[in-house]
Amino acid sequence: MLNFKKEIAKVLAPLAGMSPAETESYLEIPPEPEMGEYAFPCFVLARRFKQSPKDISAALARQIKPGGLLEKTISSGPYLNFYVRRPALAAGVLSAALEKGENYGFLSDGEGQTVLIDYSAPNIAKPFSVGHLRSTVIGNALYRLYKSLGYRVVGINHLGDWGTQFGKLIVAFQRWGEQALLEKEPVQYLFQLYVRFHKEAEANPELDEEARLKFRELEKGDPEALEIWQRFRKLSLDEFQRLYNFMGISFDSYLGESFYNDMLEETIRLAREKGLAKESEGALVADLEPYGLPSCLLQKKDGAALYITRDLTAAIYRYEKYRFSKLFYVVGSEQTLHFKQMFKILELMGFPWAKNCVHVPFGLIRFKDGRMSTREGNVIFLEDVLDRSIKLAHSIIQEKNPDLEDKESAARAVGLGAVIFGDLLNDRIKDVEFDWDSVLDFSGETAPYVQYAHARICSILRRAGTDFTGNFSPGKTAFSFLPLAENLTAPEEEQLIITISRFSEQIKRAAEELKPSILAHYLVVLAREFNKFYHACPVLTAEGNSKTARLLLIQGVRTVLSNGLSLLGISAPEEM
RNA sequence: GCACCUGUAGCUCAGGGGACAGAGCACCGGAUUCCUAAUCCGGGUGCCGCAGGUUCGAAUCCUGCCAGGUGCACCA
Repeated sequence: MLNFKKEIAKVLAPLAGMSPAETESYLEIPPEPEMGEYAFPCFVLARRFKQSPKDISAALARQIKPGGLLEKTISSGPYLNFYVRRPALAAGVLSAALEKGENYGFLSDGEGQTVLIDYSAPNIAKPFSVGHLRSTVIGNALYRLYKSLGYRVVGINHLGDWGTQFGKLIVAFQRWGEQALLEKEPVQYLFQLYVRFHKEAEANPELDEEARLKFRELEKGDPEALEIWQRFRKLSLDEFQRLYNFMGISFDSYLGESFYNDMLEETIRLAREKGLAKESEGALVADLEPYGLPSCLLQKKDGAALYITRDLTAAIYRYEKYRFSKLFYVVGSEQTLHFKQMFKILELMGFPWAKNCVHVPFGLIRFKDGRMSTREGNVIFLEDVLDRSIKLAHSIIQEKNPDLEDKESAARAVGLGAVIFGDLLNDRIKDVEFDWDSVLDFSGETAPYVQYAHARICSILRRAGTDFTGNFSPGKTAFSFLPLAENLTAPEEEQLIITISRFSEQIKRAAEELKPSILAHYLVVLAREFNKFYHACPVLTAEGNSKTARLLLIQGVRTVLSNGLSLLGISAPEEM
C-alpha cells in the first residue's frame, strides 16, 4: 500500500502544484471503504487556485487517468477519492506474503543505523513486579520493531545493581540473614529483608545511618561488603534470566550501574571543566536554572556519585562504543525531569549527539488506592501474574479443546500473550490500574482473540493441505496470482486485502512514534475482519479458483498476524 | 508554589487538523447438520472536562481555568 500511496502522490503532485512528499502527507484514509483507499482533501488548494474545493476536486478527477495500481479517481464534494485496482493489490500483497513469509511487512529504512534501547532495568535484589513489566515489554516490542525496519539494534538492560539500597540490604542481611533461606529463594528472601529493614528503620532511625555507612564501605571496596553484594547480584540476575528466558526476551548487554563506577570521576571532571559543576553546601551541583530546569546534584557531600552521574557516564560510554543514531530510554514518566536534566547536561558538555537521546516514558501501574511500593511490600509479582494467566489459559484449553496434544505450550503462549498484549494495547503514557479481572479477561481486544484467529487459519490450512501454494513459482508469483485475485470480490475479502496491505505502514508508524499500541490495535482490527470473513465466506467448501484464492488470502492474514504478534514479543500457536 | 502528563459512551480505552466521533467490556436477544462458538450477527448510548482563540474546518493545535496523576537538592 506504501507503493499505491506514492503512486498517487506522483500523479497528483504536478496537478496540485506541490512536491510528491507534501502531497503524500495530505493523503488520508477515508472513513468508509466505499470512498476508496485514499483521499485528498482539496481545501488546501482552494486559496492557491482561487476556486472552491468542490470545483478543484471535480477538475482534478477529470485530469487524472487510471493506470498502474490506480483503478479510478472520483470527486466526492471537496474530497478526491482514489480507488486501488483491487485484484492487482491483492495479487501483489498475497504473493509477497507467501514469498517473504516471516519477513513479510518488514522494511529496510534503518540500514546502516544503530539504535540503542535501554529497557527493563530491574533492581537487583528486588523482585520483578508488574511495575517492571511495562518497561520490559514496551522495550522488547520497540527492539523488534526497529529490527524489522532494518536497524542494527542493541538492547541494553541497565541493571539497578548499585546504590544505597545495597547498604540497607547488607545491613539487614548481616543482622537477620540466614544463609539457607537466601539459597532457597534468593530474591523473595532479599525482598523480605528489604521490607523488614524499612519497617525496623521507622522505629530505629540509626539503621538508615548504618546503611549509608555500609554503602560507603561498599563504594570504597570493602571486601566483605563487596563479597555479599556480588552474591546478591548473581543470585538475582540468575532469577531474572530465568524470567526473561521464559518470556522470550533477551538483551545484548547487561551492563548495570555498577559497571560505570570507575568512570564517574572522569564525568565529574568533564563537568567541572565545562564549568557545569559548582560546589554548593559541600555537594556538587549543575546549575540548570538558565535553561528553565531545576538544578541537580551530581555528587553528594560525602563524595558519593548520584544516579544522574551514572546515567551521564553510561550515555557517554555508549556513544563511544556504538556511535548510535538514537538512544531510547524506556523508563517511567515519573523520571521525565531526570532525563530532561540529563540530556541538557550532555548538550552543555558539548556532545552533539545529546539530541539523539530520547526518553520513552510510560504511565504507572497503580492500585485503586495508591501506588505500588517495594518498600512497603505491597507489590504484585510478575511471576504470579504469569502463573495465574497461564493456568487460566490451560483450563480454558482443557475445556474447549480437550484433544489438543501439547496443551502446556499453547497455554504458555496464550497466558503470556494475554499479559503482554494487555500492557501494550493502550497508549503507554497512560497510568494503568492493576486489576486481576481485566488481566485475566481473554475476550474482546486481547492477545487470545488475535491468537485464536491465527489458530483458526492454521486449522483451515492444515485441512486443505499445503499443495495449493505449490502452483506458484517464486518470481512470477504476483503475475500468476492475478486471475485468482479476481475472485476475491466479497466485501470481507477486499477489506482483508486492504488491511493486510497496510501492515508495513503500521510497523513504521509504531516504531516512529515509539508506540507498540499502534500495532496491537491494528492486529485486533485484522483479527476482527478475519472473523467476519470466516463467518461470511467458507473456504474449504468453496469451488475451484475461489477456494484457492481464499486459501491464499487467509495464508496472507496468517502471516501478518503471526509476524505482528512476534513484533510485540508474543507467539502465535497453531492450535489452542 | 512551580513544571510535566492525563481528562472521549455506565466501565476500560481507540481516534494521523478533515466527511455522520468509534471499539471492547457489561446488559438484552439471536446464530453451531458447515473450516475450533476464546467466534459472529442485531439492539443504544456521548455539552469529546469547562471557557475562549487560531483555521475554510478542532476531540485533535494555542491560551486560561477545573479535576486526577507525577515530579521538583544529597533515592533510583
